[in-house]
Amino acid sequence: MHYFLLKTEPSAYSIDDLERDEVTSWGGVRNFQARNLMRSMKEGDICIIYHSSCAEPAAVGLATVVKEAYPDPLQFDRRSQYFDQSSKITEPRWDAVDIKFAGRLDNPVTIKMMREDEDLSECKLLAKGNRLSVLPLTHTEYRSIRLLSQS
DNA sequence: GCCAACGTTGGC
DNA sequence: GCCAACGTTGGC
Repeated sequence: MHYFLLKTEPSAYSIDDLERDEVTSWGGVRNFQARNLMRSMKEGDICIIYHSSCAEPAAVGLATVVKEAYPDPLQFDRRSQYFDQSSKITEPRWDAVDIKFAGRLDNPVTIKMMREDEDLSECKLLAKGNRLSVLPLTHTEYRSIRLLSQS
């Protein structure tokens, strides 16, 4: 069992959207490091959904991986903002996974709360200059975020 | 809106 | 393979 954090801009796709859709294709990730992390995801792995670039950046919900990495269809869709001209059908560059809504956190866990928590001091989300939209969490980090959401 | 940090591109 | 230029991310 592995844990991940997935960033999303709520103005583009929020936890409300995920709750409504229940299952969604998590695509549009255009960073090799993030892609490689997605390729490592296994069915049943747990993801924390995080709202970024918004009024209150925070972890807000949970999801589970229900389908492992497959070629992201958006890379071949000319009308999509995620279209990638240099990606070939025979050799796709980008992957998506399917995730399923698994609940909201009792309370949002803001980035400020996370910065104040010692157990999260090594969390990649908080690292200087971090820009990864998919990042791994240790079990301890996952548990700490869950605990913070209950306070 | 600012700006630091980072990844990618492309000329050489 | 280097590195400057550029675009993007994302907290503040």
